[in-house]
Amino acid sequence: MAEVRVRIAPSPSGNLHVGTARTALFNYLFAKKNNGKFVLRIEDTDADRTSQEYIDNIFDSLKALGLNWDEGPDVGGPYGPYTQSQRFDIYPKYVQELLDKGFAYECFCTPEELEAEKQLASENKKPYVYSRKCENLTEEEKAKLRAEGRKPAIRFNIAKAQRAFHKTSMLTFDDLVKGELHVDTDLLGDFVIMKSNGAPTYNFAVVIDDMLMKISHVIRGEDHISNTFKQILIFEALGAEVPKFGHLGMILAPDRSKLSKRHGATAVSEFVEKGYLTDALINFVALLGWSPSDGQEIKTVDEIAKDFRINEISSSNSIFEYDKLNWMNSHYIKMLSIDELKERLKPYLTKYDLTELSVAQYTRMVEVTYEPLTLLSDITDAVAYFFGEDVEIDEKAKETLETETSQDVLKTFTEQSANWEWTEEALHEKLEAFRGYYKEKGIKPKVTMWAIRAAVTGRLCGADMTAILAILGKEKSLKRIKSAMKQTV
RNA sequence: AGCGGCAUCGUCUAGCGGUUAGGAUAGCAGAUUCUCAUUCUGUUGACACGGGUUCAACUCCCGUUGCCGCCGCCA
Repeated sequence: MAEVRVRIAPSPSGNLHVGTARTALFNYLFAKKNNGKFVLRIEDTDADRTSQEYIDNIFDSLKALGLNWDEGPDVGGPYGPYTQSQRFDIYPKYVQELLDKGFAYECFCTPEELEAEKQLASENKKPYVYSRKCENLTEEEKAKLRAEGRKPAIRFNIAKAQRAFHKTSMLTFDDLVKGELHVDTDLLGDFVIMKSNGAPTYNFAVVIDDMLMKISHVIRGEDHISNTFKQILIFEALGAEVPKFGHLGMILAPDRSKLSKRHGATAVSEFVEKGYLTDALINFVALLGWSPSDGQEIKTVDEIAKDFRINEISSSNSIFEYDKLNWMNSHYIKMLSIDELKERLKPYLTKYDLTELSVAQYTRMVEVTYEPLTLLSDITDAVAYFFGEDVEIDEKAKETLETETSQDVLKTFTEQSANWEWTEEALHEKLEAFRGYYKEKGIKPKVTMWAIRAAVTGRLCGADMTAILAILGKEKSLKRIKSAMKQTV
């Protein structure tokens, strides 16, 4: 069997989309599973919409997700270049071949004429198919049109190609994930393969590139199914081997529409900025359409690759819901070591002066705050009270501090704690006794601690109170408590 | 409009003619904890509809409905 070669071919007209990331993942998995090669090709034939910034984003995102490519624009490979705009000189040869074989023809129709055809079709509620009025132009007519200054586009002659290789107008292929797919090619219009400006169109460039790069399996979104029929015909017209195709269901937003900006993040880099771990993101996205045979959903890409069978991918669309992604992200955060956490949390702590804490204090702070995080960025708010001299007191904490009980607790606390040893271990015991003292007076431990918590952190919920006091130190803790007492008197 | 695809708990899915229709997540309830959360335990919840085929259909076939996609000198 020939070598398995798959590719991901993003168009750099935006940052790497999660949908593209999933397509890339399935290609990568398929390559891994079959000891094949994973190729990255940048499809930038439309110069107006592409930018270097997007290309960099695509590279960075793919790398961050761990989807490393064997051949691509940066690493090269035997079938380069891997950037379509650098391949413009190789397409005309194949256009000419099609022209010579009679599978393509020049079309001199103006945009206005084409627009009129479309208009007419929609008025008659008929599907638009190109009229093919340029198919049989004589040399004389062409010369006349050329003399008028008209530059022809090249169209592919579908009927001719179909007739040359198939008995009827029905074209069929066996999709790797969806099974047999067919279409009546008579319903397809002769599409442009080379624009009048000499640039190849997507449908043509893809075929030439896939052919030259010896791509064996094309795995992509199901929005390409109708293109597939056109592309198969070009492969056949060129006498090239037709690759196998596999079409994945789409990823939809919760409202079942296409996942777009208004639903929140769409680019991998946006998810990362929000505090999602790429390991969690890729794991989550793998579960959209694929499911593990052992029921164990938390898996690395390499583990998934071992268990991956393309024909077992679900052929339906799936909805991108944050619930499970969030759960998975918090799960991945918990799997991180404290040392890793300390580093990865730093970007979200820039608004604080980290030098206020010693290394030991910082470590302990991370230890007592990371567990409930859903996003790495949640740390920003979660540790607010560890920094600065004073704290902002929120509404509920304020209410709590205003009670007589709270004021009494704080008063007693300042008196008793004056000679306490201020280590976490010691504080743990002292506080337990302190709670016990109030419990005998009929005050719930919860309420006792709320007073202290409200005074020291300005909130009613947060990390382990003993640890907070220890990290903050005696001086700062008591200062905050005293100020809470003054404010409310 | 036409053509193509898809259809199991809210969501992601397992199931491949005979199952108490399983898991995950979310939800709910309880336990643990100084609080919120975490963690643990329990629990609600689904085969879109109508015809066939068959001793037997979630599973196979047809139709209906719904949803998605495609019909560019965009990719």
